[in-house]
This record gives sequence, C-alpha cells and structure tokens, in this order.
Amino acid sequence: MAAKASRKPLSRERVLAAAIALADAQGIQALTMRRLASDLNVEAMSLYYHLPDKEALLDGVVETVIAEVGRLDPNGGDEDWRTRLRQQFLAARQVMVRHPWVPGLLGSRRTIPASVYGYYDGIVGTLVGAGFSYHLAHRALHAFGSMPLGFAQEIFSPESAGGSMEVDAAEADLAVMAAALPHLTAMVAAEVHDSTDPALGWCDSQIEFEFTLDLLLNGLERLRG
Amino acid sequence: MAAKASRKPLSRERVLAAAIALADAQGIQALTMRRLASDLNVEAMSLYYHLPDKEALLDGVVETVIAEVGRLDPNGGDEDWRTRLRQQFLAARQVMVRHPWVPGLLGSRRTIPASVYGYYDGIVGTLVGAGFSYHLAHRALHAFGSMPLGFAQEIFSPESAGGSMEVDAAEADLAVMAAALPHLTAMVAAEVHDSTDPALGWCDSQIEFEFTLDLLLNGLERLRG
DNA sequence: CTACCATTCTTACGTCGTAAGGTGACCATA
DNA sequence: TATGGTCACCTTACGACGTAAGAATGGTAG
Repeated sequence: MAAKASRKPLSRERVLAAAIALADAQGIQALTMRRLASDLNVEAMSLYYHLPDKEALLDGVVETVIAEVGRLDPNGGDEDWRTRLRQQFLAARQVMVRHPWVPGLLGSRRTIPASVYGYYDGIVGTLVGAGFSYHLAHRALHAFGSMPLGFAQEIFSPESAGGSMEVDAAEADLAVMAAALPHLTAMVAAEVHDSTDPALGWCDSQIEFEFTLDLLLNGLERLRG
Repeated sequence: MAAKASRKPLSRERVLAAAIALADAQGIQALTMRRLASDLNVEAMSLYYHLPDKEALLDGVVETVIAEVGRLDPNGGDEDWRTRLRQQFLAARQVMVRHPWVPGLLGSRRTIPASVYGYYDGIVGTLVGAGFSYHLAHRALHAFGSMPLGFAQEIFSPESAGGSMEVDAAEADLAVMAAALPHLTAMVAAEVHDSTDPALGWCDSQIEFEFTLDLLLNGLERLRG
C-alpha cells in the first residue's frame, strides 16, 4: 500500500545515466554520491556495489559521453578529408552543447577513457588516407586540440551562454572601461554594431568554432604533401 | 626562549604567495584552507580575516599568476605582429610551465580576473595596429583560444610530463593494441623512429605548441586586409 | 525450511569549507 | 593610569562530502 516508488534494480548503466542527467540538470558540482543516490531512490552506499568509487563514476560518465561522440561517424570516406573531419567535429560539438560540463570534467581527469583512443585512431586514419605523413598527422592532432571532441578552449564566458562581459559592462562605468580597455571596447562596439542578430550576444560560439576549425583545416591542407 | 617560530604578520599577498607555492609543490588538490594555514603556521580560520572565502583565494591565485603573464610585454611594437604575438605567447607559456595547475584552475573558474581583460586588450591592439579589422581580430582571439595565456588544450597526458600512452602500451599487449588502433600505433612507431631524442618522449609539447601557434598566425596573416 | 548469495542499508570516521563568537595585543583618549 | 576600541588570530562547532565495515533484506535453489 505504501508508496512502492521506483524499484527497478540498479545497474552501472542506470547509475551512469542518472549521473549524466543530474549533471545536465544541475551542473557537475551537484553530482555527489548522496544526491545521485537520492535521485535513484537509494542510499549513497548502494552505489558502491556497482562502482568502486567516485573516480570510477566520473570515468564512466566521461566514457559514456565520449562513446556518444564516437558513435556518430557513419558515412564512408569518399569525400574530401576536410569536409569529412569538419562534419565529424561539428557533430561532436552538438554532443558537447547538450553536455556543457563535459569539457571541464574531461580536462580535470587524469586518465583518458580507452574509447577516446579509438576515436582518434579513426582521425589519424582519415589524415594518412588523405596523404598526410604520420609526422604531420601527429602535429595535426595536437593542433586540433579538443576540437575533435567538439569543444574549444573558451576563455571568455566558459559557462553562461550569453557571456558575462556585456553584463559587466552594463554594471561598470562604460567610459571608465573604454579608457582602461580601449581596443577591447572598440572591438565589442564594432562587432555589436554590424551583428545581424545582436540579441543573441555578440559571440556566436558556433561560428567561432567553425572559423577556428577551418583556419586549421586550410592551414593543414597547405602543408599536406 | 620558546620557539618564536615565524611571526611575520599575515597579509593577502603572503597568503596568495603561499597558496601558489603549495599548489606548485603538491598540486592544486592539496590547496585546502587547513593545509595552507598550516604552511603559514596559523589556524585555518585566520585566513578568513584576509580573504572572504576559498573562491576569493582561488580568484586571487589566478589573478596573481595572470599578472605575472601580463607583466612580460616590455618590447615596443615595431616588429611584425606575428613575431610580436609569438614571443608574447611563448613567454606566457614559460609561466604556465612553472605553474602547470593554472590551466585547469582557470578553466574551472566562472569569473575571469580583470587583469585578463587588460592583457587581451593589448593583443587586440597589436592586431588592429597591424591592419586587422575588429571583426577579424575578434575571430583571431577565439581562434587563439588559451594560447595567449601560454597553454593549449592537450587531451593526451594533461599531467604527467612524458605522457601516459607509452606506459599503457608497455603494459598492454602491443599486438592487441596495434589491431585495435592501427593508425595510432603506426603513427607512434613512425614518430618514435625518426625522433631525434626518443628519451624525451615522442610528444614535445614546446614544438607542438609552436606548430599550432604558427599555423594560426600564418592562417590569420593570409586573411588580413 | 534452510542455506546461500546478490543487493541495499545503517552507522561511523575523517576531511572539507566556514559561521559564530572568543582572546589577547596594541593604542588613543580621559 | 584606567578605559574602551580595533586589529589579528584562535576555538569550537556544523553540515556536506567520500567511503570503510558490516548488518539487513529478499529472492532462489536444494
């Protein structure tokens, strides 16, 4: 009679899925063993039957998301290597947009899930298949940085979607800021002015991502062969 | 008579310096209020007289290190914009090599210290002074990512100097790995083979950093004007 | 019914950040 | 000299965290 509540048995997969859902909803700092357990209608220590410790939980979470990235490589390799990698990286970006906490988590992890190696192996295959030497392919991998995984190092506004800079500018005295940061304020002013949709904020991450990606791809194309 | 011990009075600067020293020596995870206090021969709560909370401590630490980066821009702007930025970013890299925990900390911070804006302002100034439009300068800033601060997103071996990949390869069966990751193993084999100094590990971060940097600089030069 | 085993829970420990308020040294004023 | 105030640091305590140790539950096989 009493509330039976959910009594589907726990499992590693169910725990990992709940962890990802929790991080998506509340942020990575909300992902604690106790909160995760309570989301699963379970006590914290019950999680330890399915996972050795929290490190393993985070490893599993990263691995699960990366697997999602690695799975989206269906089309055959008859196109240009650039369009191929371009599509792949942009698809990866869509995954990261859905899980914005993954880049930070991945960066703080000290061991890299094995599936990442397989994913990068495919990229090297694409490169050498297009005529790259292994040496240049290696350089290319480093140059790409984290773009194959769908994100780039964004110093400004790592979290808030709109970017905090304009908010700060509204709070502080604009004239003072223009004096201290003449070039930055001029740049923002110029960019906001001819922005097609200023409501979206003056930094469109998607466009910046593609710009940097193409800059790298075109530069590498010039070095090929 | 009794051990007087160190009784120099505390100060925000002394606390921040000790925090940086502690993180340098023991890693960022060792930087707790209690450990930091004990390094200063003081109780944990004494730190709260000079700093409101730990967030402020971390902000101050980041700000201090970034200030160190911003201070190394002495030479006038008569050289090519590329060599100027190149020198600047490579000098910043030396700071990050001394404080390898800063990139991760900076990435996890939600507010950016004000000094960073001033630093980036100078970069925009260099770019527009060289004929860049504000629009392209904006793109360039995003393309550089964290390189102005002296680091790049390194997925592989973010922590250990030599890179953990070769260690893993030694542990696992090489033949199995070659089957699962044919392109990567071939690449590593090719790179190790013609490496001038294989003892240093097959990834030379300095060279990778410069390669990526030049790739971006040259690509931007082509787009200028 | 009983013995077993997989799964979940209870209790407790040490560490963390930090709120609340106490203690002593120093110093100006009466 | 006595008084009160402010600065700098300390004591105690609380709740949240990860997790070690072992007890309870409940289903299944003999």
